[in-house]
Amino acid sequence: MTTSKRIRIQDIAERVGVSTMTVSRVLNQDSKVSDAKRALVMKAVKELNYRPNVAARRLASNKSFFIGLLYFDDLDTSYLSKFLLRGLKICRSTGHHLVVEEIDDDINKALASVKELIEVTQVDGLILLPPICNNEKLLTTLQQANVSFVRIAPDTQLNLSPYICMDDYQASFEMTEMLIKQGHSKIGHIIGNPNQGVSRLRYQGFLDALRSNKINVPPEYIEQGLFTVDSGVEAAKKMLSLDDRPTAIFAANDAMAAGVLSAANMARISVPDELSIAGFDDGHLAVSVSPNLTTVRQPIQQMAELAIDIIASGKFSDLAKANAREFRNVLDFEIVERESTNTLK
Amino acid sequence: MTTSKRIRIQDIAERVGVSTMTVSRVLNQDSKVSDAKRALVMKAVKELNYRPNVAARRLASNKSFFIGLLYFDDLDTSYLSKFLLRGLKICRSTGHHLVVEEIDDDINKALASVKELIEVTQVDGLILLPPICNNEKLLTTLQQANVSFVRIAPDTQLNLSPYICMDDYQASFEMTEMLIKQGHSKIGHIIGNPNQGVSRLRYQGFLDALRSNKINVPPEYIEQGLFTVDSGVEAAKKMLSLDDRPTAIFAANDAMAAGVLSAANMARISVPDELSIAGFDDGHLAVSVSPNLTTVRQPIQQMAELAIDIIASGKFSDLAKANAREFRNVLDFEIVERESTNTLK
DNA sequence: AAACTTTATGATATCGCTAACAGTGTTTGT
DNA sequence: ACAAACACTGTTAGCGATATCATAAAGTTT
Repeated sequence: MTTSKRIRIQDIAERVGVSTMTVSRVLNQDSKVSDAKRALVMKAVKELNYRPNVAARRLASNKSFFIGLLYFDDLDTSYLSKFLLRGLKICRSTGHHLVVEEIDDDINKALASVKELIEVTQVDGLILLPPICNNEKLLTTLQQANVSFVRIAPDTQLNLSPYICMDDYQASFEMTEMLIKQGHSKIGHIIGNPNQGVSRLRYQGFLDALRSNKINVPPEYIEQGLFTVDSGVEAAKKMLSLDDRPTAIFAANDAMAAGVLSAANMARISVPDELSIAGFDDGHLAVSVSPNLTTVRQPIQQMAELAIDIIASGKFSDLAKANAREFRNVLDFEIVERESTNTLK
Repeated sequence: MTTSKRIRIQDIAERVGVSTMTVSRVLNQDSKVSDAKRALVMKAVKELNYRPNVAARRLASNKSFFIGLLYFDDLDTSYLSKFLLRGLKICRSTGHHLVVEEIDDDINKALASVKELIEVTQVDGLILLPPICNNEKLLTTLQQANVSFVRIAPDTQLNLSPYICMDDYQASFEMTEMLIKQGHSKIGHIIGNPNQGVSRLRYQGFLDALRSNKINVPPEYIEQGLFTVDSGVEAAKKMLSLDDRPTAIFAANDAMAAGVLSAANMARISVPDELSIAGFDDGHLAVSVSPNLTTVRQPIQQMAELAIDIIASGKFSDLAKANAREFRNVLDFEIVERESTNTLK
């Protein structure tokens, strides 16, 4: 093995002929370095392929370089793992580390473990995935503990912290319009779990798209689901047994859409010929059922990147800043047309 | 915030009345400490709720406390995320960190990035998930680089390194016997991706179970798949259109089993009444389709724990030891009966 | 032009831990 | 009985970075 001694900040300093502090300043974006020296240092850094020693940096700076990621068991595995994998990658490049913690059902246990996490690892910041990013007790605790946090797709108290989300309402609106353009006018909707705000947004987008196209929705075309496959099956069974059943069903997530598909199969209704189905999320599931689901792609990876960047860059430290416009990030979505929807014949 | 100063090794030393080295020795399982002092130190450690400062430890000891996890894109997300989540948890308790790296299709790029990973992060060891744990070039490179690694479910060169796996052959055998006990004798099998060794093992277990029960398998009941949903659909279509079609199909993983389910639905064959379906893996998918899949549960979490423990404990450093029996771990599986299989009527 | 800022740099002291060596006693070997 | 081996404990010196303070040079004010 080529035991090529690891390059230290000192090696660079010697090569360039400055002190280690100057190098450190350059590396930490500290502005008080002359352009000439900064350039020299940067050049040497590249030439020697210098990588900071995270441990030393952490020890000296008394920052932890840890980022906590809190999620709730409930969350779709594919959502989580996408977020996680991208997050881990980004972290590596910034020298941070992800500390992932599952949040307990029991809020008191959860609070205790989060407090423990904060004390023990001294995280620089936390990322809260939905739906726990809306838990009031948790949010209060974090504020009291004076920890920075970024929330993903929150639906309450939007100026409590920086957040990242996509426009669920608009996505739902556009998906519905797409179905309408395909000739559907009898469109059903399965609402998501009512204790997640996105369910309401998606429902509203659906309704408004129909209204703006002057299409009426009979109440039987709306069912309440729970974001689970089973709830999708149940809802679809009811809708599909109607005398005048819908020609398209838009479920508020992929799991329920998969449920609709199962129900359709059981009822011997062919998809997409007799029934179009649309989902929301574009997780693994969307391409694991056949026909593959038409769905809305959430920009999860991008969310992960942004979330980590916000914390890693230390851009916000005091809460005043945290409310600044730049920390309200609404990302673009994408409608992915696959095989489960089709023009109405 | 209670800014309770973090406890240092020195605080303990002072309280007990020994030097910091003695405390350090106790904490690092170094044997040369008298039982009396060891007990005192341990007591203080508990009372003060001491947690070592990982950064300092890393800096001083020149170990990285990093563990690399290499995976190939191909891998089922749910497999990966289960492994990852448990791995991250275990790591936290040992003070290690996971550095996760996706391996490129192009083996040369992959080797380059692995080398980079090793140099940059100075990992204490690597964990190789299937199928890349069988890649010869990669293995050779790692050996040359003199890095410790543990392989998960490898199927070649078994005494090259410690490994962890389950008995795929036996699991497949038992699953098949279960179907036979349910009264099935016309059982089809969809073989997994031929370039993963487990496919062969599962196929063999299937064949041997039938043979030991004196049941004949017509060649039309065996199809080659690729571990993908689509390949499952294709294989099932063929099998289900036979004049004398099987009453049960055992697919070598859940994705293909989900494919079989889709095909059955398309062909209006009811599951499990007219067709029983069994899968393998027990990932997220198994409970996302309906009916839920009967399948084999892989002890993924346990694999993760063990893998990390082996590396974290530094139990093996030279390759001689690495071949010892204790590093060949075959874990138990579990057959999970759900709704997709039923007694033949 | 004296007095005061501001800006760019360096010297030095840590951060919390462990490696390496240097003692103590205490046991063992011959 | 005296050297050699062993078991236990402490001392000292870093690991590689940053914080903090000090200093020199340049720019501003009055």
